[in-house]
This record gives sequence, structure tokens and C-alpha cells, in this order.
Amino acid sequence: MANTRWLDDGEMAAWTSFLEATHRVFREVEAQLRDEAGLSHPQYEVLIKLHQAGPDGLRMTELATSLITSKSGLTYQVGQLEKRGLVTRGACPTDTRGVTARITPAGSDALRAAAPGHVERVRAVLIDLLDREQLDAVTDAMTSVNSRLRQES
Amino acid sequence: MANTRWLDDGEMAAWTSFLEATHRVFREVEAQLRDEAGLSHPQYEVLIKLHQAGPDGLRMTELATSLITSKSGLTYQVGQLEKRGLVTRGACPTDTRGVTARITPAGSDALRAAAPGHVERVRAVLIDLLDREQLDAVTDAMTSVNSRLRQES
DNA sequence: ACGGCGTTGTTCAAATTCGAACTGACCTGT
DNA sequence: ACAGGTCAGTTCGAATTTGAACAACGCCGT
Repeated sequence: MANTRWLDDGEMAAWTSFLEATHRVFREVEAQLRDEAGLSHPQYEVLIKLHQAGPDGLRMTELATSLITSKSGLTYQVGQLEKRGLVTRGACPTDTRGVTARITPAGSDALRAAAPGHVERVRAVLIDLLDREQLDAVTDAMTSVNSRLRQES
Repeated sequence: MANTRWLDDGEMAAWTSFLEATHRVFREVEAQLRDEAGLSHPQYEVLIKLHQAGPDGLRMTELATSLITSKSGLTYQVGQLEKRGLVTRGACPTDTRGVTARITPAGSDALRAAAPGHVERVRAVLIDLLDREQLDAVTDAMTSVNSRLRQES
């Protein structure tokens, strides 16, 4: 009912360039991880988060929230990683319902093995294509977006 | 073999904020399209491209290239849209192998119906969260990335 | 005209994704 | 103690995605 505020040229340029860039960047990064490390990007992200979390691990919901993914998707991916011995699931000490995921030594090894190629590709498709000023501007804008969107959910 | 050039704090901040923002933004946009327009984001993108292409339509490969998606994925999505009468497939006049996809009047209607809600959400999760300066900076950075990555493929 | 080679689009199986429904367990107020 | 509501995680079916394999066609030089 309310008149739509259409995007002007500058806004449209921002949206379309953002769309194209994200598609290209993710396509490249995912291809690298699959081909060279045998991990999907979601799996890599899970391992990174659990690595950062340390020996106490993380609750499934905490993981899902910080990865901005669905609960069911996380269950599946953690299941895959558990099959391969890169992650373990354990009961949560403070909540019977809870499940705590932890990275295993094998998981840490997999991460160490995957990281150099991953970082290299991330540089090749994003970081090294921008100068420091552009990089800071991206961080500034994306941080603004994230802080607003975090509140809404 | 070569020493990995790890990301410094600023570079890491750029990458992680970019990652988080893209996940959040796409999650929101896809949810809006599915819930309010019954379209997936890939489908919406197909319709937009075909709408922009006009009555001559586009070859499948051109579509796949401009949408940065796989050929097989595009075949599937165009098939879905064709089932629903939003798109037609026709022989390409200059190449027997070719298939030209065109948007139908019903497809244009679907697009018109979906657009306002989509634009509104795009504003809510990205455009309106940034001031003009940030917007221009994003466009600048993403355009740099795209022009580089376009050449590589 | 005719191979050889790249291109076009589809098909296939396998893996992944999602939301909705579900089971159990927590928690608040009474 | 207990009922109602919320939350944690999994399961389910349906839809989607991917690369590899494939068939058919165009293009080029000889």
C-alpha cells in the first residue's frame, strides 16, 4: 500500500555489486576448500568456531547462532564432521537438553592443513584486491550492518 | 611450501565482518522472497535478468554466466519457472544447440508483485543501514573485486 | 567434405539445504 | 507440586545444488 521507495542508481549499484561480489567470492572459496581440503565452507566455519572456543566447546545453539545457519543444517554438518572424527558431541554439564560440540585433535589437524590454502584464496578473491582504505571501509560498512541485524533477531 | 601470509587484524576483521554480513543479508532476503512471493532468490534473479533482457530473452549460458551459477543449477531453476508459466524456453535462432529463455507476461506480473517487498527488505537489511558515503565505499570495493574476478574466469 | 575440438544444454546421482514438526527438558507462577 | 509456555536439538520430507558425464551441434583447418 505504501509507495515503494525504489532504489536510486547509487543504491542499486551498491546492491548489484554486492550481490555479484558475494556470489563470486563464495564460489571461489567453496571450490578451493572442496578441492584442496575436502571440506565444505560450512564445515570449515564450524571447525573454526570450535577451534576458537577452546576445550570447553560450544553448545549447538550457540554455534548455530554465531554461524547464522539453521539448527537443522548445523545438526547435519556436525554429524558429518563427527563421522569423520573431526568433532565430538557430548552432554552439556548444566543442561540435560544441551549438546556440546568440541573439536578433536584430528579436527585441529584438518584445520591446520586447510588454513593456508584457504587464506591464500581469501586473499586472492577479496583481501588482496582492495587497498587498506577500501578494506577499512568494507569493515566499517559490514560492521554497521551486522550490529543492526544482530539486534533484530 | 611458501610461507602463508596470514591475515592481520584489519584484514581478518574485513573478512569476518563480510562473512557475517553476507550470511545475515541473504538469510533475510531469501526468507522474505519465499514467504511473501513464493520465489527463491535464484528464481528472482533469473526473472530480473530476463526482464532486463527484454523480448529477445537470453541464452542459457549467458544467464548462467551473469548469475554466477552452475549450468545445471540454471537448467533446474528455469525448469521450475517454466512449469509455473513464468518463463518460456525457445530455440535460439542462430544456434541449433542454443536455448533462449524469455520471461512471460505472467513472469512480469510475478516480478511486479514481488518487487516492492523485496526492495523493502533489501533496504532494511543493507541499504538503509548505511549512509551515502558507506554505500559508495561498498560499491567501490565490490566493483573492484568484480572487475578482477571477471577476468580470471 | 571431413575430422578434431570446443561449446551448449541436459541429465544423473549424491550431497546439502531448509522449515516444520516433534521429543524432552527447563522455568515461571500459583 | 504442577500446568503452561519456552527452549534445545533432532528428525523428516521436499526442494535445491553441485560436478561429472553425456549427446548433439558449431567451428576451423585441411
